[in-house]
Amino acid sequence: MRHGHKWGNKLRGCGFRLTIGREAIVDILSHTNSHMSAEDIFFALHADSPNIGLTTVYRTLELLEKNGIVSKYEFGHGRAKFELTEAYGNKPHHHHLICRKCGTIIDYSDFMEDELAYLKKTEAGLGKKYKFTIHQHSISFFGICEKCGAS
Amino acid sequence: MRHGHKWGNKLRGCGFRLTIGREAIVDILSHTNSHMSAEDIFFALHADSPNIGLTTVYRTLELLEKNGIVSKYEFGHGRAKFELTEAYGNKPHHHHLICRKCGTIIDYSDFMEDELAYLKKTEAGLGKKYKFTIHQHSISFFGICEKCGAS
DNA sequence: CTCTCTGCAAAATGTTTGCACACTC
DNA sequence: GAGTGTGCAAACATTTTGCAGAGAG
Repeated sequence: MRHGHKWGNKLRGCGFRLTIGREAIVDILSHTNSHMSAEDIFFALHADSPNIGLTTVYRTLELLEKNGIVSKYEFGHGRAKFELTEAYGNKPHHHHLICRKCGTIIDYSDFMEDELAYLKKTEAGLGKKYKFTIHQHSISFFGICEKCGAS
Repeated sequence: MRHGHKWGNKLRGCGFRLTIGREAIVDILSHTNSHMSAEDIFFALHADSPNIGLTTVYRTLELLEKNGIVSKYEFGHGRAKFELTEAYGNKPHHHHLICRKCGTIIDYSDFMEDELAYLKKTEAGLGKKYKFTIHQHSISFFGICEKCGAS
């Protein structure tokens, strides 16, 4: 499997090396459903690979982000969160529901048809009007989750 | 004018005091079109009110955010950015276009009818399905601005 | 006059960087 | 073997906190 990963080929193709650490990090990311911070990943790694430092996690995430393999989100609870991009992960296209109290993040993939119609139109219009090349969009809803109780 | 501000009344109503610093900060925010960081506000303030510390800026912004007077955004260039909420500012409902290279933020208010239709449906559906009380939404497009050149 | 608000300095947090060694290709 | 990648420790930047004094109501 060492040389069969899509992301690995992508990195190699750009002249980067495939290392144990990089594999371990992508592996963690592809086996989780949650949105992990650099520290989360570091600790998850620590059980099996105690010799991978937090620095490497940060450097790897940066590299992966620059190569379109992970997405970085800053939802506002201090630390940035990461997940594999649609192209390299196994989550469907989705957006986020973020609880203002506990910080829980819920992925949702509902209503994507409606969204698509809206986005397509908007992206085209905005790109033209502001001469902006749009690469990505982010739609998030903030509020209070069931557990934290409505107010 | 000291006691006539909507935001001031809101604060007072909640038992908080109206101070020079708080007025100055809201004043700066209501006279700018850009998205300012705490430090930006601190320096903008410094000309007229050199005695207001950065700590106060942070504490005030936190208070204002908790009372729904300002919105805090973390777009990912390190520092958080603030702007008055729709209810207390004078910007129309809008969203953001963020340049990945230079960090420029463009507000846009176009296509709001399409958005409204999509959002209304989605919010209702999500709220119901995930038992989530939605307070706010955020739609952002990321890409490369005209100045930074498309790629 | 009471109690909140503030400035200052110090701490805490998340992230980045320099350097010598380790490992991939 | 050449050159990228890594761990460690230290540097950094932003934001938060403790405390004694200042100011609002």
